[in-house]
Amino acid sequence: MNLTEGKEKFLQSWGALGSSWGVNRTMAQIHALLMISPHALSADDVMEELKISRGNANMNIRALIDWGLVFKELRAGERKEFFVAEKDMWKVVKNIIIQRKKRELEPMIKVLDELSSVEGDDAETEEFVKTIKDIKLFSSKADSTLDTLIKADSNWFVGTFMKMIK
Amino acid sequence: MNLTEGKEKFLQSWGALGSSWGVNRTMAQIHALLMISPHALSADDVMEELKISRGNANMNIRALIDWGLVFKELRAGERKEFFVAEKDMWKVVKNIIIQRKKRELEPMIKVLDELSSVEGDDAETEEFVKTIKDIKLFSSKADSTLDTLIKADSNWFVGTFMKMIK
DNA sequence: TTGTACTTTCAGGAAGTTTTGAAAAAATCG
DNA sequence: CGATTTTTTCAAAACTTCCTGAAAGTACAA
Repeated sequence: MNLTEGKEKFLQSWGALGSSWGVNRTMAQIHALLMISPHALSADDVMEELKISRGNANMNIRALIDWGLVFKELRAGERKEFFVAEKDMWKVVKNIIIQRKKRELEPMIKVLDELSSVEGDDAETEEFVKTIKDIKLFSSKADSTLDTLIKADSNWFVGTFMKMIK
Repeated sequence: MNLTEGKEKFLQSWGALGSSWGVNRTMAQIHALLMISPHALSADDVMEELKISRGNANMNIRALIDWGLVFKELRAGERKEFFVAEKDMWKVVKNIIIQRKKRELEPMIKVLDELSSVEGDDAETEEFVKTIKDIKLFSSKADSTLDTLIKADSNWFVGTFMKMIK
């Protein structure tokens, strides 16, 4: 396989993977493109490589910056902005965990908290509250585990899990 | 808050959470409904509670059974089928990990393998292959870690992570 | 200040996904 | 075996999400 085919395949696969993770296809592809690029790319480069519009490129690059997965690179004497991807996979995953935890897990825990206070003494209410509390317990544990994971550095992570696996 | 409001809120929140996880809203809501129900429900019950069509209910229940998150319950003397959800959160998460690993991580590792064999000696190709190999290394580690997690039981999981957190 | 190079915004259209509902198939019963 | 109940299928409709491209906005240099 040559480089052009390889790049193409990687962009397609990474984009498809993104779709099943609540990330839109284009955003995942831009990230992929920047990851395999040896140097920073401008918005125009991204538009051309992925055959997408300026608006689309701009919005998704912005979103990637929000997630901490892509950075601006300003060059002296160049008005144009260039972009580079975070390439350390551990940092990529860590940022995704941080963002999704904040956007999804934490609000859910808050809702579960409110729901634990549902009143009533019939079987259905009891079952409901019991189930909610179970889910909340599990979610809170997951939450602290993720906090620990976030604080830990890559080597620690790999080391610990390698021991677990062996 | 009373039971009806609580149920409604839980169904909404769980459904919304599903959307950001590549699970469709209705599938997540059916799962939520069955989790908080003290007894098995029929397709008609699900249709009525969630105000959805027969076809929609049937397709999503089917998908949930595929994922191992819902089971059929047959009753002697009843022609109708009833459904119950897996309520042990650890098992729920474990099943989701198993399915997504199979559907997403494993195919991606296969693609990355193919991409490691891209040929060429310019800087761009080298960078490409290097990045792919990094991603593959990380993915393979994640893969084995998940295998370990799947084999482990709930207590072990909680125990180990609780130690990590302390 | 004005011209230029670039970035951001957003309404409307395109593409993709989910839902419906009716018809077909399957299962069960007398 | 019908008759009846329940489940499954699937084309079309409804809905949602994403993308385009043109216009507006911003920053900078001269």
